[in-house]
Amino acid sequence: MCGRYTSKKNPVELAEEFDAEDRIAEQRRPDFNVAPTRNEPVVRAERDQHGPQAARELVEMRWGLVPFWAKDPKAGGRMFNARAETLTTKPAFRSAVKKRRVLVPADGWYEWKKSEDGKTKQPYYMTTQDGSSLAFAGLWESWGTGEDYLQTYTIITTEAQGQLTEVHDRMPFLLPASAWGDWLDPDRDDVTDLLATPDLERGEQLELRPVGADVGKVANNSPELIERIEPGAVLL
DNA sequence: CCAGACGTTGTT
DNA sequence: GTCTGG
DNA sequence: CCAGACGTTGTT
DNA sequence: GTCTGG
Repeated sequence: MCGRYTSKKNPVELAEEFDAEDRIAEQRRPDFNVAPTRNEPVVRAERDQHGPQAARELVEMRWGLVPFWAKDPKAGGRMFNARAETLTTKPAFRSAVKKRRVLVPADGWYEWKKSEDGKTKQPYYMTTQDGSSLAFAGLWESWGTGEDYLQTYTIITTEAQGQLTEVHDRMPFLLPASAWGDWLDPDRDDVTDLLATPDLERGEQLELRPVGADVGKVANNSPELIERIEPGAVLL
C-alpha cells in the first residue's frame, strides 16, 4: 500500500501549515502522482534542536529509503514503505526510527482495490475533505558523499482501519497535528507509544473516491487524476 | 569464521 | 515470472 | 504503487 | 553497520 500519493501544495504553504522553515525556497508544480524515486517535501526537526517544540525545516528528499550501508542507492527502490509493527528490529530502519523521523505532507493517497477474482483493479483516492494536509509518519536516511550524496525517506504503514479496509488492508500511518512535535522530538529515541496509537478519527473523516486508471502511469500528472469517476466503472 | 542479506506488497 | 524505473 | 522491459550481433 | 545461516 501507499505507493502513490499527492503533494499539491507549494513549499510556502507547507512551511506555514507545518510550522517549518522553508529550505526548498523554490516553486514546485502540484504533484498529483507522487511515485517512489521522486523528490518530495518532508518536514524534520532542525539540527541541534531539542524537545517536542524543536524548530522544524521543510526539505526535499527522494522517496525510497537507502540505508547508509547500502552498496548501491538502487536499494531504496523497494524501501518506500516500512511496517510499523517491525520497524524497530529491521536492520534497514531501526537506526532511523531512533534518530531520523520525518513528517511526510500529503493531500491524499491512492490504493488499488483488487476484484475478488484478482484479475482487475480499481484505483481509489483517499483525501481530506477540508483541504488540510495529512502527515504520514516517515523515516529518513542519508547515503553517500559528495556528488553521490542522497537523502531519502520511507513512509510507515499500519493495518487499515474503519472504512479504509473496504479498499485495502494497509494504510499510511497518520499522525494528528497534536503528535507532530513528539514524533519529531530529537531527544526521543523510543516512539513505540506513538506508533501504538494511530489517528483513527482522521481516517474516518477521509473521502474514498474511485478514480480513473490514468494514475497508474507515473508519467501522468494532472488534476484529472483525482476526479471521481462514474459509479458504473467501480467494483466496490 | 566468512558470506550474504538487509524490504513491502500481494498472492498462493 | 521478475526486475527496473518513475 | 504500476508500467514496461526482459537480448545479442552486426550494421547504419 | 549488524545480524543470520552455514
